[in-house]
Amino acid sequence: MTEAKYLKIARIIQNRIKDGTYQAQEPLPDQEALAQELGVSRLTVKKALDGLERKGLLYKQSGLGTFVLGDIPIQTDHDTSASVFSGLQEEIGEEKITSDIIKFAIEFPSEQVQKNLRLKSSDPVYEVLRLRRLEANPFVLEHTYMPVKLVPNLDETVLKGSIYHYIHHNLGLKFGTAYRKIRASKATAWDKKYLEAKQDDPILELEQIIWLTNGHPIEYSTSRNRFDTRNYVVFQNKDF
Amino acid sequence: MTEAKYLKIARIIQNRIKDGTYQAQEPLPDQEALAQELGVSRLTVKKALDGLERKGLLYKQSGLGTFVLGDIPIQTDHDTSASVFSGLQEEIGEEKITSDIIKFAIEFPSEQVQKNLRLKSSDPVYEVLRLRRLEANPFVLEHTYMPVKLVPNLDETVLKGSIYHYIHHNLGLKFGTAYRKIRASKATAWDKKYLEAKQDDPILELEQIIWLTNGHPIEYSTSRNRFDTRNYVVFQNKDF
DNA sequence: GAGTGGTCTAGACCACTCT
DNA sequence: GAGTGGTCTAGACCACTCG
Repeated sequence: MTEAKYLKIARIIQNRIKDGTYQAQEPLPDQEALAQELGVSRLTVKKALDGLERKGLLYKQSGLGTFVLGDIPIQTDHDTSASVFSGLQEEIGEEKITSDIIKFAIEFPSEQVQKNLRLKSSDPVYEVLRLRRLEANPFVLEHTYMPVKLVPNLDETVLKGSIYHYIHHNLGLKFGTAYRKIRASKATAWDKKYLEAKQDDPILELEQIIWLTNGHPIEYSTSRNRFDTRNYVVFQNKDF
Repeated sequence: MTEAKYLKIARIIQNRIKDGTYQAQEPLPDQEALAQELGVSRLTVKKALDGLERKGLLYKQSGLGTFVLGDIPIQTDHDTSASVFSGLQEEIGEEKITSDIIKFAIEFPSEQVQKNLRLKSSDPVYEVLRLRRLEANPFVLEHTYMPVKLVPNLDETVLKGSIYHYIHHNLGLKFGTAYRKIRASKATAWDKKYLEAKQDDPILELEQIIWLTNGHPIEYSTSRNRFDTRNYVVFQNKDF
């Protein structure tokens, strides 16, 4: 499987934005010129630009041109994209993340879990509660349910590292879709115990369902962070 | 300006999903068949399906077909999409939303606001603090900065209603891009006063910059909700 | 092998913006 | 009018999944 041309083109253009070949607020060469230079059709260039536009690197104005958006002032390294699949280890770095396994069980699913993972009451699920540490400090409390039939042979070795990595590289499955709900909530007893939250520390909670590319729900989980350790970021561009 | 064909096709397909013509987990007709039936090229059908896929209505599997994702169990009417531009009135209903104007001033921007709105220190900005009520109950405290030069003649009449509506329909400007940061935080004196938050009620905060389609930043704002009145939702599908 | 979606092309025409 | 991006077509070939 060779990489699609439009992805290559997108990477080239992205690099040119990063290295300053194309400056913020300045127009790129027009699509036809890029197509000629890069030896592809104009549509392929447009497809690359469409993707970069959705990612927030540039914007287009019909009749005018394509422009580099430039730096986003409120963006920081600290920001977690709310629309990315990579696990914590991939996102922050394998070395920095460790996991305490608080609970690891196989059970029959509750009605809520049945509904969220589209399971029968007789389909077993894993229940995993992990405290994930960032450079040894408590960071996020993850409570995860996964269907056993989709994730065979889960064990403590996997849980100590990255479930995400196991699912992708060992099982060869791909995440396709996610629905995530973000809210603030009060600290529970668990939050106080594991996240070292104080009584009145707000918690930032993310509840999500993740589907594989084949449409099967593979994960229902809740992640809780102390309010002062994380935020989520959403980038929007175009509705369609 | 006539509507693009792929948008019409998308709406047709979306309606068929909604009315049950295409059932959850079931495949749609293949792209060629849809193209024939609807009298467009296959690429136009694909473009429509791509959009519906990004919106989370369906998923495609190369070699297999296009399938309806079906209901999302954790989704509720209450959910606010974190990737939508419409103002509160458009989203929830004009009748239900009222606004108390707590502060409305024209001033020179602080350094932070200069940076976020890409302004010089001599470019005046509006500062608007509004408590927006949902059926008379305090709902969200919005603190907004906008460049005067982009939004002329803002007045209390506009602020009582929808700034969003004014910008779009009266000024003819279009929002293009938004960067939003969501976090939990502790209640401030303002939150207690206006949102009727208790001392230990968490606050769900959204900080954002919005750009017009021409690349100009038009709004820097912060919205605060009491934790029990709102959540934000992010739907993810495909990275590119 | 048959059927599906994914990519890519060349060419055409349209809509928009500025001069 | 000139230059830009947006849409659309017909046709081709590829990659993937299943029998």
